[in-house]
Amino acid sequence: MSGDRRNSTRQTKRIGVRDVARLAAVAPITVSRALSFPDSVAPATRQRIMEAVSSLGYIPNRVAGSLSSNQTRLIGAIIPTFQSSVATEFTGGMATVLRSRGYQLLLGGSNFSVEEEESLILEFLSRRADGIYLTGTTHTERASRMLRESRVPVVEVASLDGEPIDMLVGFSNADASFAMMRHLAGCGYRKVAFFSLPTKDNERQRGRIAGYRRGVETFGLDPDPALMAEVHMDLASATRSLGELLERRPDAEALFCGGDLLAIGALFECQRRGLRVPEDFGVAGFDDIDLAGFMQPGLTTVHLPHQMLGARAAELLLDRLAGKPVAGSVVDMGFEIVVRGSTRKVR
Amino acid sequence: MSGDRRNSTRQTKRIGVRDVARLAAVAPITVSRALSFPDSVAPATRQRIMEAVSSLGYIPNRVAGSLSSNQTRLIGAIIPTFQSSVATEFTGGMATVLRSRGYQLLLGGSNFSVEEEESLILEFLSRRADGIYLTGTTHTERASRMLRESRVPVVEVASLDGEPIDMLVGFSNADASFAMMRHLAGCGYRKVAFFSLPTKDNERQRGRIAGYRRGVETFGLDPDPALMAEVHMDLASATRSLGELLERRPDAEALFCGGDLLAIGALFECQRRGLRVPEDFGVAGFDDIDLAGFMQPGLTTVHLPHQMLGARAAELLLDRLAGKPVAGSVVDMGFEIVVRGSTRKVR
DNA sequence: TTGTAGGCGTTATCAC
DNA sequence: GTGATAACGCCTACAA
Repeated sequence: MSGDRRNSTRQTKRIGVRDVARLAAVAPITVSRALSFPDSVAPATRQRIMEAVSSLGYIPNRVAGSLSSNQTRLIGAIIPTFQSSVATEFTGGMATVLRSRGYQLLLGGSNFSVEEEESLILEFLSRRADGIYLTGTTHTERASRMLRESRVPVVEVASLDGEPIDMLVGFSNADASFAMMRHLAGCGYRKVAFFSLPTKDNERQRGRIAGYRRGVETFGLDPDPALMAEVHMDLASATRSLGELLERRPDAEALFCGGDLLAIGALFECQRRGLRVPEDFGVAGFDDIDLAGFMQPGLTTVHLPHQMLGARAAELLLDRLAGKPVAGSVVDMGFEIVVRGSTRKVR
Repeated sequence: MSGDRRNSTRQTKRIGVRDVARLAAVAPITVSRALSFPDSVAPATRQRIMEAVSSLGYIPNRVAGSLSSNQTRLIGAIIPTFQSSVATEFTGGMATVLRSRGYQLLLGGSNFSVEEEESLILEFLSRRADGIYLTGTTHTERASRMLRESRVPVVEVASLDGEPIDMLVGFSNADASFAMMRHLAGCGYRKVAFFSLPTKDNERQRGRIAGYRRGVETFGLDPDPALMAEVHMDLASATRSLGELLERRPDAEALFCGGDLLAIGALFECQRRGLRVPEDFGVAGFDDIDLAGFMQPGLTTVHLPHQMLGARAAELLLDRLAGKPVAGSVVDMGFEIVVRGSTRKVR
């Protein structure tokens, strides 16, 4: 009972435009028009066609349509990981906009590797995606070249200072990070630690680190490199790294993380160890994921409009595809410092 | 500088198989073979072709290939929402398996609506996805009919007792829920509340409710309907609903939720109100998302292997597509009660 | 191992 | 407003 689905070459012939056309007594092209541009066909004709379509259960073949029209209405998106609510909020924002305009989302995860990213890009180009979304501005040389040569619209979501292949939506990671350091310094914390995600091929994290360093310098904080660590993006690594940090520097007063998940993991670990937050130890994150506002205490963090970022990225792509002149190819979405209970009151 | 990308019909002619074939001095079909089945071409020929491919920067057109071969290597997946780590863990599991076998993921969100699901299904069929993944067994009649008639392999992830369109991967929601009730009763809780997600078109949630009811009856617990509520899937709704519950039934002793996110929201709200968990109030969830194990206290919950579920679903689909005889079309992945600190010790 | 011929199911183009 | 014709770029089928 499971043998022949789609395996055998011969399958009961599918209904095609010609079948619909025959039943409606028109030419195939008219059926095509009736479905794509209803107004370009006389109402009576259109109705006959629609009846034929539904009575035959005709499902247009977009593969053929795409080949012929040279557009797939497919947008390829590459996110670093599926395990992050940042990526999925973003993706949700994209998907919503795309669907409302008749586009579909082709999604792949690169596992933070530019090599895997390259192979996904090749895949998407091969499928002739009408547009491509990438996270960050760091790519393999070959990937960048292929994208440029293909002339496919590309949006990257990244730091504003990156050099975009085509269009760019984002904010300044360094400035955001620096702004948080200003807040932490204002709270009176002098020994502020920093957890970043792995920085390999990730210029966004490096921007956040740069902002941290600038803050340390500007506000005269403790510059000990032992206060810094690179942490994998999961709760277990975050809790472990907090333990290690407190062993190296038991006198650390606060921790700023280049991602909310790390901060949340650290916060839980503080609670487990009986460290009071923010009295004994301050914690701050980056991203403002949903959860951040619900923690007890709430997590002080850098707020970013992830879903809107996704929506905006999709809109840029679609406007470009619709031939609308795109105002600027770099869009600054800004950021905001959200102060909650995980850091002390400003003095 | 942004005018003509993909808009004009005429674009500088793309490199095609024929160009590669000419340069390598073979017939187009040989190029095709060299790329799809390298072993079917003589090594020397193959090398010439590969050199031609890379020197021309040839990117095969899979749209044309799909039309011709009648397979797209695309799997369409519909998840209810992008805002849930359950869905995204699952999706990540699928994506990984798919990619390793040369397939790509077409992803859409239905917003828990069977109507939106139907329109996505139509879209995916139109794009001739080789297989389709759906959440749950509740669909519109038209959607089910289209799927059956299309003869596309379908996997649903759902309760085992549902009636699958084709293949099914899952576990018994009712049994899992009942098992948790046994645990809660064992802890000595008598007045156990239940928060479910909206039950409309969601037979999984209804299964969980059924398990709860069976537990209430079997273990002689308080059957007051005021202990039950339907809650939207976000933290804000969960905290609000906990407040309302405690107003209706200030004597409630524990809360079981049909989703971890609800339980986590409730747990935070307990902390905010100074209710001690589990001494004053027990909380249990369903799903065992990553976060559940890191909460303070840890969340007692029903563990489900989401990522593996996704991987398994993908494998079923791909095995079917590869013509491998699929053992059974219903796969029970089981569940497990994970006891953590949010419920009292069993007496 | 390699090649020839033809078609996959649409839509662009140009004519009426 | 509607239609005839010719692609779109590859792959299946069959042949050599």
